[in-house]
Amino acid sequence: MSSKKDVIETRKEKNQMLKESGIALFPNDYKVTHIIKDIQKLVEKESKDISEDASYSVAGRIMAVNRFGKSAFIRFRDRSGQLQAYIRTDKVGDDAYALFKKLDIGDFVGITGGMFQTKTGEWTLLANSLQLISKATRPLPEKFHGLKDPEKRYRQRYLDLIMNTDVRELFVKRSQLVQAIRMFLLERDFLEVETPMMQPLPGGADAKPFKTYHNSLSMDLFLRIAPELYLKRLVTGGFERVFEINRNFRNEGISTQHNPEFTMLEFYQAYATYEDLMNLTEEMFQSVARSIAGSMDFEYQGEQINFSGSWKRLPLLESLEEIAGVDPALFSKKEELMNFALSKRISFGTRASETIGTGKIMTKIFDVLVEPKLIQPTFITGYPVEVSPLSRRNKENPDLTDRFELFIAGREIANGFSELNDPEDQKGRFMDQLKNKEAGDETPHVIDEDYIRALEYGMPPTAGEGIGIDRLAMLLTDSASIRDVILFPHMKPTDKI
RNA sequence: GGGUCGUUAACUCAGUCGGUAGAGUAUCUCCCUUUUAAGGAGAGAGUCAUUGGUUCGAGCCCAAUACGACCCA
Repeated sequence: MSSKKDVIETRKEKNQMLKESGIALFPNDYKVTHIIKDIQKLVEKESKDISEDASYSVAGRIMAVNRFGKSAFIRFRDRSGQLQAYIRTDKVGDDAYALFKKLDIGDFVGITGGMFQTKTGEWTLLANSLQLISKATRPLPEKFHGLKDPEKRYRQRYLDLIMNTDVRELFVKRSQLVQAIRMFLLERDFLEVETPMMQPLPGGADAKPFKTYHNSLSMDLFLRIAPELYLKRLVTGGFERVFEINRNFRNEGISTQHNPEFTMLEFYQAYATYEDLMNLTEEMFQSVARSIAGSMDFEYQGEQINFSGSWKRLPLLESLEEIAGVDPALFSKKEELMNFALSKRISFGTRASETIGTGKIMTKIFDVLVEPKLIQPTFITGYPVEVSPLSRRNKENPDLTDRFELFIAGREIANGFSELNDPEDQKGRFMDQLKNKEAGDETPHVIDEDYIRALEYGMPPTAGEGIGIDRLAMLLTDSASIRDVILFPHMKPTDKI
């Protein structure tokens, strides 16, 4: 080969040569009879079917090659595992061996043969025949160090999945986690539904939406920030137990905890209270941890987390007193509470002093001083009405709501409450929210009148909850960054690759 | 938004005091029928992220930009 050619050029030339000699580079007629795991199971069971004379047809990607003169070992992989194969000229014939010599790591091959044990006892597929199934033009990253550069791993996730089996396993786990949650809810008579991702009015959360435009309707639409208001319409419609696992979109910062699109579980149960949901949440997390992590006890970023038993439930105000050291006498005094916050270097927006109330100040203090300390699963209960526009008021203290948030490893994982089903109260809360909206923000300054109307038809008392699936996946896979549990995390475009 | 760090061969990384670039793997040629990070002999491969500046001379010093990682708000 001549001097100044890169690997890809060399391979393209080789591909051309193969084509000209009548070898299909991308055929689609290879019939697989066994996946690698099937064969490995037979070996484990010491099945008498396992023999050198048997005939298994297995397909996979070549991951490594050790060539000798007239024979070679290769390791190849399918979705179920990795297997070694031994290719010998005297078995496959001169033509097939000549073809084999032209193959590269990364190519897909189909190998038919029986099983034998090497000197070291490794069960190995002895090729009777071998054929090219799909040619790789680009070389895979080096086998020993693999692909490490995080930017490349996220941008070219397919390579990450090929090279890093732990990444592959992580995403299998994530998939199983979603499936376990789905089963948990289905077993409890919940109905899985899908509600609009594109909404004329983005509601159900306090977040900046993405805006888009529908041409033939000539109207703005917003990618949903939450499915909440639609799911509760369904409860009104008679679906007393519903859930949805789907994407939400929030037009905010990107960090190790935030991706612009993220997966949320929301579920609603009529005739239940937020207390029922705390019990249900414990059960759900314990059942999921058992099936995914295999234990109630697992490590997250160096902290030992334990899901077993029933979890601590602590009213927000008590947590402020006990953990943040706020004098309860300040709870009703806005000025003094604000000064306490400022003394802890907690800052608020510029318009804050006019629009903010004690509820918001307390919640902010909680976020900074209490939240990071809640390592073991903890339900914080009794959130101020001011920060809970969709929650039912507490019977004894109407300034607080029947709401909880669940914290694990210093992060919010779930948010649930008894739903506000009084249309008058709801309308008033929406009006208050509207007053406090920042001027010039992109969100429409309109109340979701149809949601109020739905409540006016009567919604049964209901409790609802949202659980961040990405964060749960991070917890159960010990991942430091949300990008590690999202297959294609958002990245800025670049021409670097 | 602010700070710190990173960007050198296809991959993983070195690169001293500023003196025109180096390893392993991969690739190419050859030897090798039980290897497993196989081995042996040889060869080729670089817009040092980009742009500008300082300098006789920049991968290295300075500035800006892009992308990324981490921390902070």
